[in-house]
Amino acid sequence: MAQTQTFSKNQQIVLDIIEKAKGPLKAYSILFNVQKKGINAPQQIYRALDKLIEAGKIHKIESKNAFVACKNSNCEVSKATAFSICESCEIVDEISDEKLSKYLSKFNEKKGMKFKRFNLEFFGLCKKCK
Amino acid sequence: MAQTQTFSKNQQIVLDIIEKAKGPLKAYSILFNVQKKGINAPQQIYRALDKLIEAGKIHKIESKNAFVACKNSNCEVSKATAFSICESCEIVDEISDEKLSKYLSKFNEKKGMKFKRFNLEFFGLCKKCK
DNA sequence: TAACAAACGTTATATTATAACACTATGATA
DNA sequence: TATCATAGTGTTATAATATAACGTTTGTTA
Ligand SMILES: [Zn+2]
Ligand SMILES: [Zn+2]
Ligand SMILES: [Zn+2]
Ligand SMILES: [Zn+2]
Repeated sequence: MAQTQTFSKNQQIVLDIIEKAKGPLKAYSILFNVQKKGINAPQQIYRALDKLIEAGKIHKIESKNAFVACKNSNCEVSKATAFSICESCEIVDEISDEKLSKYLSKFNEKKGMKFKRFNLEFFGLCKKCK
Repeated sequence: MAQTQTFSKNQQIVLDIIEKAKGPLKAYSILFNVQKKGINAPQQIYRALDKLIEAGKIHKIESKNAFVACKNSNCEVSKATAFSICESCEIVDEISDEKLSKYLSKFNEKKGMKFKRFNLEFFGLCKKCK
């Protein structure tokens, strides 16, 4: 329900950088980019990243240890994420497909496990790299 | 098509350990477990892991940086993987659901990207932890 | 204002993964 | 058989990613 949320100074700095970026950013690359703003240590980045993920403003691309801004104004606090990743140019795009999202959210295993969250990563070649 | 493949000494050692394990194993935990067998360096582990993944015998759980044996005798060389992960006890199970697999393999984005591979990770609480 | 929670800054360290180089075994091929 | 390519090995070093722990500061709320 995309509620407006206010972030702290460091959180906002990190969010701004990720939102401006064209692609996924790695934690240490964010760090190097904000040292002029007085952020000096990985902890400060990782703490901000944690909060932003929790808030659904960014997502972690697990296969790349990198972070992207959420395209969907908050992704229900990151409970259902899907990405397409080009294996050549490494461009990442968040997939917003209502049907896919519903299908996966409803999916349940035989084993009696109730899922609260999923993350899906598709790999291939983008138009340009094909 | 699960073709029988022969592995080198180190590859076999690593595969054996992962197959015997009850849950996902981390690279360095594998390393500590095979030092008696003459494997001394991370490189040796990571090289074996790479080959085993390529062969579809094991999978990497990206959200945990850990490795599990393939349950489905080879997963078409790891092109379509899905896992359920308990957020409490961290147990991981490979999901073998023909319908899910077909659905995702057929899924294509609007953007004109053709997918070759996907990895899906579900999170929740298992029966025991519920 | 007192109390508490959240955020901050900092140093140190743990964990995960790769680079680089020299050596060995194997099998194909000319 | 010589030689060549390929895959695997062993080793040292280092890069990249992430967290622990501690004390201070700031912001909220009672
Ligand atoms: Zn999102
Ligand atoms: Zn591309
Ligand atoms: Zn498998
Ligand atoms: Zn559990």
